[in-house]
Formats: sequence, C-alpha cells, structure tokens
Amino acid sequence: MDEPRTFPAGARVAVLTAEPVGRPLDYLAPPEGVAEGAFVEVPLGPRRVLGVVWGPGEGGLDAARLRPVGRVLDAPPLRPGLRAFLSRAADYTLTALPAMLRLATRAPGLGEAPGLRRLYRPGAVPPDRPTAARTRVLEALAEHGGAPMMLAELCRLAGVGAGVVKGLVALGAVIEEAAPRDAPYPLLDPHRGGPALSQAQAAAAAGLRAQVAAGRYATVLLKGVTGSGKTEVYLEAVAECLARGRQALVLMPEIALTGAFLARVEARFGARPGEWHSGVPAAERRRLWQMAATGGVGLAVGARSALFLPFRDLGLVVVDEEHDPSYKQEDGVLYHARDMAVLRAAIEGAAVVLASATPSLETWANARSGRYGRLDLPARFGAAELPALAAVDLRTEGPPPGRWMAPRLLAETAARLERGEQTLLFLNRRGYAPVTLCRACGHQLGCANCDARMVEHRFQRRLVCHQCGDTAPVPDRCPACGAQGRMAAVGPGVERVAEEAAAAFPQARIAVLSSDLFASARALKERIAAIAEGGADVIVGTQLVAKGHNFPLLTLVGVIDADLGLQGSDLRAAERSFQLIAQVAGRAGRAGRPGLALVQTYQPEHPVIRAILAGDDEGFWQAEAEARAAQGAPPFGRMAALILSSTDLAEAFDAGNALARAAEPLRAAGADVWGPAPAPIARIRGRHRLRMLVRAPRAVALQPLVAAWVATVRPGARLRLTVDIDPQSFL
DNA sequence: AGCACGCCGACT
DNA sequence: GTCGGCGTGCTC
Repeated sequence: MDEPRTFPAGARVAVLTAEPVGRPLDYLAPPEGVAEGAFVEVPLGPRRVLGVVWGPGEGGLDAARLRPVGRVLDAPPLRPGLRAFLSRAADYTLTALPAMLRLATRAPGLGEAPGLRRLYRPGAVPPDRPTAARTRVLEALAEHGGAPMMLAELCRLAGVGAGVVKGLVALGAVIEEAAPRDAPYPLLDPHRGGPALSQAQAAAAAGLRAQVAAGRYATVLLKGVTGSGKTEVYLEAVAECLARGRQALVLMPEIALTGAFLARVEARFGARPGEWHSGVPAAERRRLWQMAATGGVGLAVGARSALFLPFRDLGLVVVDEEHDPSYKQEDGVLYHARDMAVLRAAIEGAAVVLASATPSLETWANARSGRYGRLDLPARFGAAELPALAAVDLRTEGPPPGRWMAPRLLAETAARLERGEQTLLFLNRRGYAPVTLCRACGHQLGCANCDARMVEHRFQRRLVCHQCGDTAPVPDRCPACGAQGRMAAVGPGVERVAEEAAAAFPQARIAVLSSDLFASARALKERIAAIAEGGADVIVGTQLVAKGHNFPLLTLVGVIDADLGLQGSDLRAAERSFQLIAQVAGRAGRAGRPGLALVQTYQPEHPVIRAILAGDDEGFWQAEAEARAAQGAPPFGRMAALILSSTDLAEAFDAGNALARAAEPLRAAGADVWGPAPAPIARIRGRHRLRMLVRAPRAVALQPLVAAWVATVRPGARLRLTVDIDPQSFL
C-alpha cells in the first residue's frame, strides 16, 4: 500500500533533524541509497546528528555545498502516518518541526545497533554427572516450557550461580544463544472471557466495538460516573482492536494510575501491555518503541508522550479521564494530548474513546453537536450507590478560627473511624500554610525570584516557592521589621489539615497525599496501593486523590474548601471546580458501602456548588456552554496566548507594544487582541512576564494569522516569546 | 543547540 | 598592540 519512496545514491534528500534549524536540510543520499522515513546520521557543522529522511531534496542550494548522509541507522523508518502527524501537530501548535520530531525520537539508543543478549534453553545432551545444582537448572528450564531464559532469571529460579549454567553450556546440556534484546511483548488474548458486564456496560461496549470494527476514524465520548465500570467497557474496545490485528493505545493523565490498569489488563487479556512514561527504565522504553514500530506490541499504556510512539498500525486510542488538565503539556512543546490524540487517530484511521465522568466542555459540546458520538453509563456497577451529597455552610456551622474542619465533618469522620472505614479530606493546596506573615508589621514572605508567596512545608521544615522550587528556612525573625517570634502561618494546606485531624483523632492513622511528598512515581504508586488496602484511616490529599484512584474502604469525603477554585477570573474556573469536586466526591462509597460527601463552602447557593449537590451535570454543562458561547470563548471561539518574558521588563513591554501595533490583520479577520499586560504571576525565576491574548471566531484559521503576526518581532538574547494555542492556564 | 565570526575593554 | 567578553547568525 504505502510503499516508501527510495532515493538512489547521490540523490538530493531532505533530512529533518531535531536541531532547531527549523526545516529539513538537503543532503546527498548515501551509496546504498536511502528510503523516505529512514533514520540517518548526518553531518551538521562540526557535529554528526540524528535525522529522518523527510522527502526529496528541496534544491535551492549549490550542489557543491551538499554533504552526504553519514550512515543509515538500523532502526525502523518513521512511517508516513507519524510524519504527517508531526507536521500537522507542528502547524497546529505553532511549534517548530524539529521540536516535534524530538518528541517522536525520544527512544533511548536509537542510534545503536540492535543489541543482543544471551538466552539459555535446554540442550540435547544430558549431563553425565547430574549434580543437584545442575538438575535444578534443567528443571527450571523445563518449567519454563523450554523457552529461552535470561541468565539472571534462570540463576534465581534454580538457586545457582552463573558458573553452573556456563558449565552446562560447555557440556552441551544447555544451549546459549544470542537473541535481539528487544523481544516482542507477550500476546494479549482478546478472546479470553472478560468480566460479566451489566446491561448498560454491555450496550456501551457493543457500541465501542462497532466503532472499532468499522476500521476508520471516529471519536466517541464514554461518559460514566465514578465506579460505573468505564475501564471494563473500553477494554472491550481494546479487545476488538486486538482481534483485528491492530494496535491500541491507552493514555492516562497520571502515571500513578497505570499500576492498577496494568493489573486489570493482565486479568482481562492474560498478559501485561507495554508501559510508557518517564518512570519506565530506558531499556524498556527502547523495547516498547521498537515493538510499536515492528508490531511486537498490541497494547501500550502511557502518559501523553506515548502519543508519539511509532505504531505500525494504530486502530484505537483511549484517553482516560479526558478532562484532566494534566493532558495539556505546559512547558516545552505546548500541546493538548486529547486533541492531538484525535488528530493522530484521524490520520491513522483509528477510533478514539474519550472516557470521563466529568468531560471537558469541549468534548461535551462536540458530542452534542454530533462531531463525536456519545455513550453513557448511567449507574454505578454492582451494589454500589452514588454518594449522598451535602453542603456544610461555613457561615453558620463552620469551625472556630484557625480550624478547618466543621463540627459536622468531625462527627462524620469519628463515625467512620468507629466503623473501620476511611475518610478523605480534600484540599487542593500543598504544604502547611499558603501565607506566612509577620504579626508585628504585616510583611508576607515572598520568593526572591518570583512574584509568589513562599509556602511553608512543615515536613521539610522549609519555605518553598511553588513557581521556581526555591526553598528557604522558616525565619524566626521578620526580615522586614526584625520582630522576633511574630511570624505566623495563615490559611490551611494539606499538612495543616492533617495536623488538625491528628489532634482531633489521636488514635487514627493519617496519611497525607501530595505530589511534593514523594520522591518518585513508584513511591507514590506504592503508598496509594497501601492506603487502598486499608493502610490509613484518614487521607488528606490534594487534587492527586481526585484522579481515578480506587479506595474501596472510603465512605466519607470532606471537601475542605469548595470555594478555592471558584475565585479568580480563569475561563475554566467553574468547569475545573465542578470536575474536581464531583470527581473527589465520587470517591466515596464503593463496593456496596454507601458514601457521603460533605462540601464545605461559604456560598452554598453558587451555581457550581448547587449543580454538584443536585447531581445535575447536564444542567451545569448546558449553562456553562451558554455562558461560553455568549462570550465567544472556547469551544465556541478560538484562543491563542502569547507570553513575553525577559529579565528586562522594558524590553518585554517594547516587544509587546510592537505586537499590539502589528495586530491589525488579526482584527481585520474578526479577532480580538488584548495586552500586553503583566501576567498574574508577573515574575518567575527572575524573568518578567507579560501576556497577550487573541480570541477569534471558530471559522477563522487562527494559526497562520498568529504565525505571521508573531514573526513581526524577533526575540533577542534575553527576550523569549511563547505561543500557546488553546491555552488552558492563564498564569 | 553548538560553534563560529565579529567588534569593543584590560592586559603583556 | 593582543586576548577575550559574549552578542548575532549559520548549519545542507
């Protein structure tokens, strides 16, 4: 079908490298010729760099100045679908193509020869002197079905040293062979029986299977409340995809979530999928990259960067918890993994499943307009019921000053402790206290490099800047007025709520779950698993706990401050608050135990709080959609943000004002342009930051206009200019 | 990204 | 008079 073009020796070829050159450069094809998409090593100045043959040469440069391709690497070529995806993603996000290519070539050891490793299998000759150790080795091999094993594993199973195995090799009783290091993944069996599905689940699964079976691009929203069994349903779509011999990708917002998912895949398909995220060792990532390209893996699960794996035949992409803000990459290449998943699937002819209990307004609106399909899982699976929801009005039944748990929340927590059930206290604020101020002069401790407050972290006994990560000791003396012992922590963070809970329930085991308290994703995964098995009575957590972790013993959720996310002028403040509180409340009560969620708020009549308490999510989205449409805001209009940053504020303003003057073509096309204005975080790491914002009607092709506009200023040595298409964060 | 070239201050 | 500061610009 798509036979790649090949270029004979000496032909002009365009090679794209990951260097910031901006476009492919022309080279001469090597003596053995080279195919489109091939990985090559090319000379660039004094260096030799990795590149990909992007197509025929563009010409334009003197033939005499062309240099030849160094060597063709023994890696699977980048397929046309992935190359098209990178090009279109670069155009969409206004990212330079080399930066996009870098995302797709992050596989370690791409340039190296495919390494070999030694494997051992039973030989034909039995040993003449079968010692106990030798017998154990042969038994271990036999138990493995005669399949080749790695030395370390064989020695461990047989309880022998490597010498015994080598001795058997010398005798011919064991055969040593070299095999490619990157072995295919064990086959997942799509025909193994899955778990019994409820009627609603079965109906949704049939819908998804039909979508996958059609073998072409389509996107479906799979909406189901927490505990309704979305995972089982989309695993049926994976089964259909695997049965058709195509590959499937499941994206997760949080790598701590992959552990539980791997176990479920193993239960359903009899083997584990490939796993891709920053916590996976380099050798394993290299294997998955190779196997994605050669078809040696059927299912991959990973973080957003897994979107750039070189799948040979991608038939399905699942975006789990599709509303999760962490799908938006906020540094380096700014892309939204959900939107890029849809783009990649459209190019590859794959189905997309967007799964969530609280979909993004974008997805909800796309489903309503018919661009996406929609399947609903209305009820919780099995005996579990939706939690009861109630507001705690902090104006009338709040805690005394300096405390954060209302009497009702304390009483309900005490009841859970008596019954041996778990309580989750949710507060989306890390550390002990967000503000530290001097009671003598009112001075607040701020970061020296950023326009941000220093946040006290009592476990670390340090003040931490949440923007730049800088830390400082907690001072005893006010740095402004010198008063001794007058520094006071103001407001709650999770550590402070944990302290309050510990004081109220001295016998309870209290766990704090906050991203800064774990050194690695693995450590966090293990802690969550231990807590899920009952390793804590009260969990105090940040938004981390809202992200799909299953705590079967949890029957009470207390939202400490439901108003927190409603402040601020962020476009998505209402949507985010709704999603976060609804998600966290949904953690309560599973496995047949009724749940209760108490939402502490000063504004119980706020539309978002009322929608959550009433369980009226369709009503909420309807109202939110109307409000956004009236403003021409996404998804009913398009937006682009510009961030100008410099160590010199005047320089940033000069560039911003020049852009404001050059914005006429944008306005002529019907767009509004605002700024430059200091960003809400006006300084980070010593760099002053200004923002500009463009909003355009949906019909306007925004990227070409913005690209031409931005090209009117030239970033200097100090000045940096970042374009964020479809911005999610306005800081 | 590197690594050049290139034009202005403190040294042998 | 030279060594070297790191500000612009190129890499097929």
